[in-house]
Amino acid sequence: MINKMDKREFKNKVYGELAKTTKALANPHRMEIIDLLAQGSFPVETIAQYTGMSIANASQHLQVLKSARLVDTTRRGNFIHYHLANEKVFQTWRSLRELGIAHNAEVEKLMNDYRKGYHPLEPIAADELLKKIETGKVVLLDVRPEEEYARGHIHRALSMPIDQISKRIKELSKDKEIIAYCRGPLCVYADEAVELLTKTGFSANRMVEGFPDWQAKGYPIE
Amino acid sequence: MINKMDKREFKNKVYGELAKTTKALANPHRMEIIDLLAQGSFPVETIAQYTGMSIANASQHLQVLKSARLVDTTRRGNFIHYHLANEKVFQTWRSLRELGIAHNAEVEKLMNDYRKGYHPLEPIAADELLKKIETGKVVLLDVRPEEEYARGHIHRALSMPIDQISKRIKELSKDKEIIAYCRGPLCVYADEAVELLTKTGFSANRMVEGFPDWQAKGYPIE
DNA sequence: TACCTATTCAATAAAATAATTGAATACTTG
DNA sequence: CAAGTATTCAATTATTTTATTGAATAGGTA
Repeated sequence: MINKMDKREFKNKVYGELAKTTKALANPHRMEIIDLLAQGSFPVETIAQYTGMSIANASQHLQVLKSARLVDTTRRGNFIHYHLANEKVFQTWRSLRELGIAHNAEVEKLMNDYRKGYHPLEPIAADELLKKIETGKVVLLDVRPEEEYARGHIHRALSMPIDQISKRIKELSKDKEIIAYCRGPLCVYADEAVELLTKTGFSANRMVEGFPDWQAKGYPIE
Repeated sequence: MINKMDKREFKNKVYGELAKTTKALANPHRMEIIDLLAQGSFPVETIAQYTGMSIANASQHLQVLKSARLVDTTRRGNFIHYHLANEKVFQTWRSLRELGIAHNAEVEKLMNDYRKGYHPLEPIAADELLKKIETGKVVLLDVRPEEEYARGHIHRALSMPIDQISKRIKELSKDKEIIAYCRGPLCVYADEAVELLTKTGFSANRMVEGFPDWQAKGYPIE
């Protein structure tokens, strides 16, 4: 029962602080960074390249995320690697992503239109895929960069990074349906893979979600 | 396989749209509004009063939320009532709230300091309370405005709005421990109630969460 | 220790967001 | 249909956020 803070002042401060954390998330570049960091840790240069930003700009956005404690750093040799501060950050990003997709008709339209530029199929959801795997008639293809596959991947998935598929396509059999997956629903590597595969006569489709989502659902990984 | 959109352009647009939705949330006033609307629907004037804003200002913020499709309106007689667009909005708000509390030391400190101005007890969590209820030695007190109690409340809770407690305190028995709850972890009615009750010799504490959180957990309601 | 390179900082200009006020609008109700 | 009232709009100013550039820093490596 010490000195009572004014009620309005208390609320202004609390909601103000909560808004600060949310503001750190509320930027297109920073959202793309969070989405990338859901795969693991990366140095500034990689992040800048992948998101199409200048290094200084990427660094600045990373500082914003860091001071909001959403990401953290680890030094490895000459490089500083950024990674999500913890699981809760990823959960919240998922929540915002789902909310955005559900509430913003424009997002859904963009996703559909873009995908249809590559293949006409409706992507398959993680839980459907899980059932399908049990039938044994599916091959899972992880088309992310090799290094990300190495950090963790779906149980029994084959690694075939998007920029190697055309060369290595003969390794695949046409007897089974191929399901490609990548980083997440906003990642387009899997769509590019599906286009390449169907063009070559394979029966292929993509999974909506990515590896981090699969993992978050508690489905089998390696 | 129609006209392919440029990959970078696609990403800029998608993350841009997602950020728009998030930006609609990323404001102290709007967060407080969302938190209030988690209780049900309210007209602009009530929202303005509760959040300490001018009506015009509140209306403006409500428009922002509405065009992001986070809230929706229903007309009742002369009044336009605002309510959350759906469950997902509340889920996302919870996610952001938890993230903020966990990552922003300032928020936790504010909450602790404020609470200690009223009573020294650590509030009890919903799941602990659920267990305690089974022992039968607890009385639950809903200290929100009567109308909100009427819309829905915890199973067997008594309604005693904060501004009536001092008059009606004799209705309560000192044989049982009293647990007060209100709108949520950032709502302070329950703290005020606990202060009043302990001063009068009752054994009382607050629940951390509020009714909407209790409901979201699937615990028994009426 | 000195160099090298990844990363951050600082300063500026441009763009977006917020609060405030008073006027305008759009319903309902009588 | 008229009147009254809840709500929204519009315009202005203040504040915050963002991109860009080049310089500074800091840590590892030789």
